[in-house]
This record gives sequence, C-alpha cells and structure tokens, in this order.
Amino acid sequence: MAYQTKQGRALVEYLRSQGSRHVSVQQIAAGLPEKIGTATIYRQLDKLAARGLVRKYVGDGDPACYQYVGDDAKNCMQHFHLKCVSCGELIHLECEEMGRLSEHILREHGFRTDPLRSVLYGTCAECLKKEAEGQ
Amino acid sequence: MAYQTKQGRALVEYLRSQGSRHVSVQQIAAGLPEKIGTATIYRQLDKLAARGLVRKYVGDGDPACYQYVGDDAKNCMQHFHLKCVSCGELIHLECEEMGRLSEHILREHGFRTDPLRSVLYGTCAECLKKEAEGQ
DNA sequence: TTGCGTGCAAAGGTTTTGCATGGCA
DNA sequence: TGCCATGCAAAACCTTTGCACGCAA
Repeated sequence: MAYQTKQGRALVEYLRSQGSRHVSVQQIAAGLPEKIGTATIYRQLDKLAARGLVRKYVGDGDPACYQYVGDDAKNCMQHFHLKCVSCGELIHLECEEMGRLSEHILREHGFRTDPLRSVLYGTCAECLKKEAEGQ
Repeated sequence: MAYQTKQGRALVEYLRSQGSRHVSVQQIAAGLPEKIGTATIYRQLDKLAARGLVRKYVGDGDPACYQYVGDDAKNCMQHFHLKCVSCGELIHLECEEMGRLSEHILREHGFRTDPLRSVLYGTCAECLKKEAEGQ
C-alpha cells in the first residue's frame, strides 16, 4: 500500500537533519543531495503530514513551511511562533510566558489555543534596528 | 497623499455592509454594485489594511479573507484576537494579560508584536463543549 | 507482474506588477 | 496642473494534476 522509495527516504532524512526547523519546499529542493521533482516533494510531504510525521504551516500567503516532528511530535506543541512581517523570519518562542498565557486564556476565557496554528506577527529585533536607523 | 476615489468608497461601503464577516476578494468583486478591477481591490485592501481599517486573514492556502474593523479599529489596537477554527467566531481578547505578554516579548525577545495582524487560533468554549459531547 | 511512485510539463488558482489612461485635489 | 488611482493584461508565484515511464514488492 505504501512503497519505500529512494526519494521518500532522502526526504525524511533531510527533514530529520533539520531538526525542528521550518523549511519550505524550495529550501528542501535546494538542500537535497540529489534532485527530486517538486511534485514529488509535495506528494511525499502530503503523505508524511497525513501520517503525522510532518507538520505543515501556512503563513502569510508565503510558501508553506514543513517541520519534521516524527521523533518527538510534542516538540513544537508547547510554544508559539513569531513571524517578522519585514524580513519573514520565523522565530520559535520557547518561553514559559506563553505557556502561562495559554493556560490563562483557557481558564479565564474558555478558549483552547492551538500553538500549531497561531502565529504572532510583528517586527523582529533586526528589522526594528534597521527601521530606527532608516529614520 | 491619498485620494478619495469612487472605487475606494464603494469598497469601504461594501465591507461595512458586511459587518464583521470575513469576505474573500472574489466575494467582494461579486458583491460590488459596480465592477472594479481585481488589481484595484487588492491595492485598496492593502491600503486599508495598512491603515488598520481592514484585517487580513490568510488561511490554509485558500484565498485570503478580509474583514472590516474600521469604526472601532482603535479599540482593536491594544488587544489580540482569538479565532475559533471550528465555528469561525472571532473573539476580542481584551485582557491585561496580553498587554503584559507584548511587553515581555518586546523586552526579552526584542520583537515588537502587531496586534492588528496577530490572531491566535484555537477552539472556543462553545465548540469545546460540543466536541466533548460528540466524543 | 502489478500498480504505486516519479518526473516532466502543463494547468490551476491567487496575487502582483507594468504601463497607459483617467480622475481627484 | 500634478500625481495618484485605475484597468487591463501579462507576469509571478506556489501548488496541483495528467500521463508515460520506472521501480518496489
């Protein structure tokens, strides 16, 4: 029902090598030791996502990002993400403050936040600096 | 610096007529009394979003949705929003906890969050209840 | 051998951009 | 009168799909 292919293995291997980083299809294509067709990458990622080994993020109209979570799916469960609207950098906010916030929202507002989908937009330190200089 | 045009007014009027509903560019184009070029709609929405009168949502690869928040845009400056992925309800989170979080992120992580763009996704109280019953 | 996976190219859809024209101030 | 905004079409972009071929089981 599901074949093991050279391409599939190479893809998983690459994703695993990236740890919990978020990578786009373009980055994947560029980072693979041997060229794999774009369509294949998408198809493989779909399957991996369906099996829960990979998580898909769809940001601000920008290309989707994928993250390997096979070995420890809980890895990114606990933290939120910041995305810089200026340079596009995605920042993992591993911070107890966020956990506290989640709890607060759940307890006080009855709303269970989903860190997988939630991204806070704003401006990162780098770009704030540039902005200040530019002025 | 910014001209008033017939198209711009028509667009705002339409958005306002939709209340807090989320509408796609396609829906807007179809709903307008007089045809406006797609490019113009996008450009106008960009400007409105930049001024904070309109909020842009980008879902799962689907076309982006826009929501008019003009008249109480300033009320929305200070707080974040929660959006229920199940029923689509948009919740204004007026809570000092969020302000504290913003400050924390700015001070500790050097990142300035933008409440106008940032939406936390998750499940609202109503839908959590339904979910629990369904199980 | 069977039929899924691959690769290429083409199609699909949304959003952006270039350029001449029209309309606001 | 200046200059921004518009419209159209074309481009750019990411992603999906069709089809023939190759390869895993």
